[in-house]
Amino acid sequence: MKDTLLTLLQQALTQLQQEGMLPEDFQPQLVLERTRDPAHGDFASNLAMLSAKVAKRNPREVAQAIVQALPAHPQVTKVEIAGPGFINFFISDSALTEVVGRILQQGAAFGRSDLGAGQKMQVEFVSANPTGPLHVGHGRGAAYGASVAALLDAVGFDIEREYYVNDAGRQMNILAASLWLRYLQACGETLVFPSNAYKGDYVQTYAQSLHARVGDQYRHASAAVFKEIPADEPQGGDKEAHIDALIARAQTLLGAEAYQEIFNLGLNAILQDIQQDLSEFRVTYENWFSELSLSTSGAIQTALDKLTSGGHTYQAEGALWFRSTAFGDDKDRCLVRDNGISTYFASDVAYLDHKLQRGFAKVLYVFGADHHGYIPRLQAACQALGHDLARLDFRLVQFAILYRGQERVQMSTRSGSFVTLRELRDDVGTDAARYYYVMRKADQHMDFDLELAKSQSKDNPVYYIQYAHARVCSVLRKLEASERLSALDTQQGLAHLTALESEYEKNLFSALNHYPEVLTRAAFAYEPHQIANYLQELASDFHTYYNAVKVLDEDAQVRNARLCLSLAVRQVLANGLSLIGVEAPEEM
RNA sequence: GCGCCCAUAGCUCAACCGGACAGAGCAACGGCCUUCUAAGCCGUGGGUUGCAGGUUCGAGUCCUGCUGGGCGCGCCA
Repeated sequence: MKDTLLTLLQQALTQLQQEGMLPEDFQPQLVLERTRDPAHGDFASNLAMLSAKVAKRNPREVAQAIVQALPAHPQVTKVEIAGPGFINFFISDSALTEVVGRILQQGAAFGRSDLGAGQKMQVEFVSANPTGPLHVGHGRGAAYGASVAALLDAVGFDIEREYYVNDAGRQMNILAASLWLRYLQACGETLVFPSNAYKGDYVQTYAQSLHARVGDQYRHASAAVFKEIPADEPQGGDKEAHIDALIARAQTLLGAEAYQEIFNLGLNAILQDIQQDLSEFRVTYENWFSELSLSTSGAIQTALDKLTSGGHTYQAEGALWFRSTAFGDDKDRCLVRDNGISTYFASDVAYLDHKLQRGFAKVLYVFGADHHGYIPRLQAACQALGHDLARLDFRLVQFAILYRGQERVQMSTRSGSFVTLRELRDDVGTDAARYYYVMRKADQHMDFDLELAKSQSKDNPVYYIQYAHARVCSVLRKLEASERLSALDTQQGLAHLTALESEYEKNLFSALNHYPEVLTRAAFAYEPHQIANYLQELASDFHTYYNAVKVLDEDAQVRNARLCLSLAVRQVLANGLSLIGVEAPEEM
């Protein structure tokens, strides 16, 4: 319908240009908007206002001319000029109601499209270090990334979801050392746990199960472990030096093989936990990409060679640098340290190169807001590697600031004081958590009061939407149980939709017509919150309708028409909810 | 100090490419269950869109400068 109207407008525009009212070279972007107010019709165009200046007439005069030049169309019942010069289009009832039949026929496919034309696209999100369980901060990125991926899939992109596993580097060694020290405690050794080690309970849990399995096999006397180790911070030393020395000591005492086993034990246990956690949160991935694999496969070296042969690196102070400032970054970035070890950023460059070589038309990074500083350097690397910058997209997810009532909850993985995603799910449920996370724009700061989410979970808007869905199911059950009312006759219902003329029903037809556009817009803007808002409005329209009008009317034609409309609403609610990972219950 | 993000009703937030009277929910107040689920509906009150300029037919939206908040600025990961 929208396309039809745009064509009509273009024809009118062309005619006015031929008549000389508008210059031949005037090519405004034709805009057709859904109106907010039904009094303004179904669609509105601002073409006359845009043209007023070049036409040297006032907007309403131009609008008059456009309307006169507009070809007639059977489904356009009225065209009005309103306000400062809007052209309002009124669409025929049959054009609005036919959507119901389309929805019932297409089912779960309604709203989906092939605008993405099957192009390969990657969405990388969460990618939290596997050094501990996911916390509520990761939850927002998980819910957002999964929803964006679902949206892009729905508009026809070939989506690959990926989690970048930071399984290399110092943090993982700190985890391994933490695990070993906890294991030693489980063996009965007495020691002071380092201030900079991972203190979470989960480390002790893994350590105890390790001890239960292997006994004292990896045990060393506490005195030997801490012999000549530099002092920890509480003792006036340097906590970083302290933990690094303990890592080195673990490697020496255990030997490479045993150290690796403990390292892998920690990594695998946590990774498995994260995978299960996300899966229960209805967040799944096609790929779990190992950072470690980049160095073992030689990808890092290859990427560095590419940068160097392109003339984008230089040696300074014994280290290898990337001249990212040549591409607008604040400062150049170190790739290989003076001790010969490549930096985390070198892995990032190799990973980026690897991604872009995998044939994705577009690669989307979903970052926590604290990573915004990475964008310029990754964009610099993208260009230096010879890739098209347009293939790279970034979205930042602001933190959810946690409160327990009035008190702000401080979050720190290292200290072990955080609210886990799992706790949140147990508290408020997956549906409410998924919905709550994406109902706000991702770049908007969000306050998340745990007490409120828990104590007032019944007031969570997600139930409002689910309830609308359940209500339709309930009406159907009622019909089936009825001995007096005839069974649903879809054909008859569809044939009498235009008999539904209340404001409530018109609002619903209109809302249902919007859905495909909302989905498209939300997908290309990476904004799942638009789906959440739309569903809230659709549910609201339905609840209003439900309270005002009896669906199970005595008149079979009216009843079947209303049932068809209700079924269409239910279908669209279910389609939208599935995009944001929320279930559509049949009863509540 | 430099950079990125943000500021809308008492609170949490919407507002499609710059459009019509800035909208919801919560909180407050008043109504609606012998009738398809009251996790619902209807009604009332609530605003100088942080401040000051600018761009234009038109600005919450774009530009500049301020104020206030978040985050980032390692040969850490």
